[in-house]
Amino acid sequence: MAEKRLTEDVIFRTALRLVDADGVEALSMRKLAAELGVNPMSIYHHVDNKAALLDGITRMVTAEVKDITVSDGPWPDQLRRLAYEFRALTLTHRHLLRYILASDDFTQRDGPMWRTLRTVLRSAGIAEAELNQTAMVLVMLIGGLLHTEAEGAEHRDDSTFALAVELLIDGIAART
Amino acid sequence: MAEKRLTEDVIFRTALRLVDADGVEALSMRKLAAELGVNPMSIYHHVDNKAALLDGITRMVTAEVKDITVSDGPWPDQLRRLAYEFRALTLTHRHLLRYILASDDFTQRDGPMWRTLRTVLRSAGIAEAELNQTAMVLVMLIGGLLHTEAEGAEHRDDSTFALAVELLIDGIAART
DNA sequence: ACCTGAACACCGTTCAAGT
DNA sequence: ACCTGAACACCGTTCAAGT
Repeated sequence: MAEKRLTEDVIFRTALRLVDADGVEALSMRKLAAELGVNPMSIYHHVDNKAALLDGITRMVTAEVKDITVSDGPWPDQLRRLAYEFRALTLTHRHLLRYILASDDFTQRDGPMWRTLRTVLRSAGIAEAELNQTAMVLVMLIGGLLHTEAEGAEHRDDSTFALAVELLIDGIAART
Repeated sequence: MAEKRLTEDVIFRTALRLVDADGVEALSMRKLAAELGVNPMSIYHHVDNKAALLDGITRMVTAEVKDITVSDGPWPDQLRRLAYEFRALTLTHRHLLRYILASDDFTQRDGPMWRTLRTVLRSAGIAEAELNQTAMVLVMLIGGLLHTEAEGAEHRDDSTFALAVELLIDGIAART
């Protein structure tokens, strides 16, 4: 299609577009090459293999989350904000959620998202010793719910998500 | 390997064993046939295709959950019981969780698991109108957490799961 | 340095032919 | 009725050869 010079950037962006549209399952190196108007093997000159390709587009997406900040205000509002921000991200890249949850940014606990989350939980009154584990639990619960939501299109429902967030906020409030 | 007559049952059981060991990704019709000591095409005489095969082994597993009952006692104990039972199931069939969560038994709301869950939530004091949605939220949250746990081997941790369950119980208690 | 065609080892699945 | 070999249309990836 585009007859420009092949770069890692255009490869990643095209791959992300294909994945967002039809899922990781439907992405093949050969289809991606066809979409780029290029020989399938040319891609290997810029990307090691398919795993590296998926890794690259996952990194592109998680980079967007890096600068999530929460405004001042009561901690439930802040937590709600984080949850809805997370959901917005997963709705535009729903087929990639599996990889996002498994990526370093989410497993490693020293990223910017974790720092903000810990700050919010601290102001909610969670004890310093339980901070990390509570943050982990919240990410796994919300991330997991979003994954189930993303997988089966039939149970994507705003009010169900809202109830989940409020239930978690109540749970946090009860533990302090 | 086994030189007996080929049946749907032995196909499903062998496939489940392979999936539990190496994951759905690693299962192929041809490998399954080799494991059965049979021509790859013989399988198609008993199973429509790979999708039907996965559907079949998922049904085998969800059938085990059908007769989950909770003994009398305080609702938090009952809810804890359900959660830990669910977790035990996913630990032995962790590669199948994606399919379990997407299966009819979990999306349809009239299965035996949903009935027990609703009973427990009713005795917790949840209003009749919110019963279905609260049950859905709990299954999605816990199922999702288990999925994240199953996917990345590194964050499988008993005390993290325990904290998640207690947090949800507190959340339910606060909403009544 | 970048691209490419042919080739290899895999897939799922169909179909005509065997017993 | 059950099984099978050959074949088709796909994969990811390697490698030698081209510009």
